[in-house]
Amino acid sequence: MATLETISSIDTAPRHPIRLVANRTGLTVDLIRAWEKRYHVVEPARSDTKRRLYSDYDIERLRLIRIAKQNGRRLVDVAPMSLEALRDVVSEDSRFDAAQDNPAEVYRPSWSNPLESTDTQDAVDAMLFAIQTMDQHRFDQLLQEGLVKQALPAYLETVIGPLLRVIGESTRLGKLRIAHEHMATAHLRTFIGALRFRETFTGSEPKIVITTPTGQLHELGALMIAALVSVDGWLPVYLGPNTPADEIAACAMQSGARAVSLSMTYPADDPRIPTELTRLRSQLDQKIPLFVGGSAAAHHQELIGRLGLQSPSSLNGLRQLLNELRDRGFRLQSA
Amino acid sequence: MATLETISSIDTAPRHPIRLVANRTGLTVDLIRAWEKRYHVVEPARSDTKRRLYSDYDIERLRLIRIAKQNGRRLVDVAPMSLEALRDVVSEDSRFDAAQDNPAEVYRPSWSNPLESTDTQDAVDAMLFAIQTMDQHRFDQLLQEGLVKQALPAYLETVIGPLLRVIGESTRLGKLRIAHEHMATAHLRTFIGALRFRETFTGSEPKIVITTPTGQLHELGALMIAALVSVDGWLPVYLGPNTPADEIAACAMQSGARAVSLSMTYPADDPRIPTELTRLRSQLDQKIPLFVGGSAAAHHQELIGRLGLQSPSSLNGLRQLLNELRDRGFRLQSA
DNA sequence: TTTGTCTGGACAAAAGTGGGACAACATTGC
DNA sequence: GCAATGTTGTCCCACTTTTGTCCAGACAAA
Repeated sequence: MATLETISSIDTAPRHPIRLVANRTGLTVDLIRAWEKRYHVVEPARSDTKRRLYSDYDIERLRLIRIAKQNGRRLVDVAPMSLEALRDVVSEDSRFDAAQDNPAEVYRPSWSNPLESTDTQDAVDAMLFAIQTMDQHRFDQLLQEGLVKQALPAYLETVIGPLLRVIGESTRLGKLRIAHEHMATAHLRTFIGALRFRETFTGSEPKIVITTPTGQLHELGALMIAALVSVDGWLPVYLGPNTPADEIAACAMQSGARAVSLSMTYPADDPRIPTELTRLRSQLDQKIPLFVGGSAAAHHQELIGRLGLQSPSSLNGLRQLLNELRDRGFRLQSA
Repeated sequence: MATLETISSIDTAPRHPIRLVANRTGLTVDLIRAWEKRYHVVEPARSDTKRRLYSDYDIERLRLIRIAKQNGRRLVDVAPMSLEALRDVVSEDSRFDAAQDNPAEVYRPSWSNPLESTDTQDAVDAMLFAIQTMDQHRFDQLLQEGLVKQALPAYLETVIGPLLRVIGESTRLGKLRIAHEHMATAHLRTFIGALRFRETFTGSEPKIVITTPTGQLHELGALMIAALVSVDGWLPVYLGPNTPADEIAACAMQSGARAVSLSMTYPADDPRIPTELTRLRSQLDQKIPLFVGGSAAAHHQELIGRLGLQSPSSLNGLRQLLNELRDRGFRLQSA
């Protein structure tokens, strides 16, 4: 599957006629020429008979400029930008549009190993392809298949995590449309959400409250944790994203939870994070450990240390800590 | 990637056109100018042709002021405030008035009959009790049980719809904590999301794109529709909430959808709604009908009429329209 | 021959600007 | 409780700038 390579390097060899460029970018032929005439948006090479010949690089530029325009940028401003600058601008815009209110945005799971065997790499590629072609059925099929091949924790770590990262990255680079990303995210929300119901619960499992703090709208990380811990004999009390500290504490108290886990990804430097974490730690019984994970956790090392929070660096690390806690709990209970 | 640094210290370099500011803040262009004219809320720099150029700092100010207004502050009061003062005010407000910060806010599914037999009333009550006691397991049990007793469309209309309404209402009145509502919403998201996979698809079903427009963050209504139409032999292409018009159109085109359905609930008067609907209608093939539902649809009657959109008043109405459309399609295909 | 592309220019639509009007609603003073 | 007043979102106008589309005539490709 070529997708992953084409993401990294873009061919600068000129070969595409203007018509094809128009088709691919969604611009009209006239418009492409007008932009060139007025702002030198792209300066394509020419054939020996003066026909314009565009490279993949040019096409990518035009595509990005079109998106930038949709985001409210003026042509005059974006026209002279380099490809890199354009990418930054576009991703910044779509992120901020979303930052205030788009739950289904670029998601970057931090706690998942970078190492990816070719096997799982293939699986991720195949899923990405299904997403690109809007083949929901195929996507679901692949997700289910993978679940058969591996145990849930390994699956989450080696396939779902990397998949989320690739989707986020591809969207940022413009390789996936927002529509594709939305579809994939919505589908994954359903899929991961259902995972924890594969386990049967006796009612005697220790409970763990799982959510994301105020301002953190991406719930897939938290949802993955809910699925993960249910495998290890915990009963997740899942609250969805964006829960205020007070509410988390109240919920932990009412449900008699033994632990609380928060997932934080974006925005990493939300000023509310320190406030919320401090508040939550102080309202929560000292015996209840508070786990913090997700890429944004790295930005708050000092705070995490000071408040005495636990911040495992991988899903596996979290599992181990929880297993210890659970067993310790059993000893205490039976003693 | 420069983004992470630039986020923390807000850039005061002026560069953004007013249109982009409107996109990012959710305010209308007119309103931004009006605020400037009257209260000097922001005083953007100007280009050499007198166009306004806003800095990140300005945008952040406007964003905060918008939130402060939502919280009930008066423009006159917040307009002269510094960024820091604004932040304080906003976080202060959101602490007290928790409903504000909460995306899973008062949800009022419009298309569902107000009539509730005592039977279904009991079911809803039982579920509400499970939510109040944070008994997720029981809640899930009740949801599943109900599904056995009734056909899916009836179940959605008589139980799930009313349940959503009651949850929203109870939260607003303070009878349910936000934590309860979050838990219930997250659970329902998983439950309803999984419903459409109860059907088996042959791949020959006509497709329908289902989502909510930009600014509309509540997806449960849309998700219900996805489940509903899959019963009637449609293949839902579900995009999650908050999808821009362009993306919806692109998706409809790529997937070859025969219809598009949007769900709108809150906020009902988002200024982006008319723009997005108009845009979508014009980008979409005229042969593809565009269905609009949800409580917010009532606020846009005139627009809906003018654009020739379909706005069934109940889930059943939608079903009928879709059935007609599907059958008509079959005749055309076989003819 | 027919279709598509090229250049250069003309034209029109869209979007931005300042100013003001107005209706809906909330607040205040009596 | 009611009228006066203040607040605020939206819309309209006349005008400028920016941007998209169209045309004509020449040439190239299929």
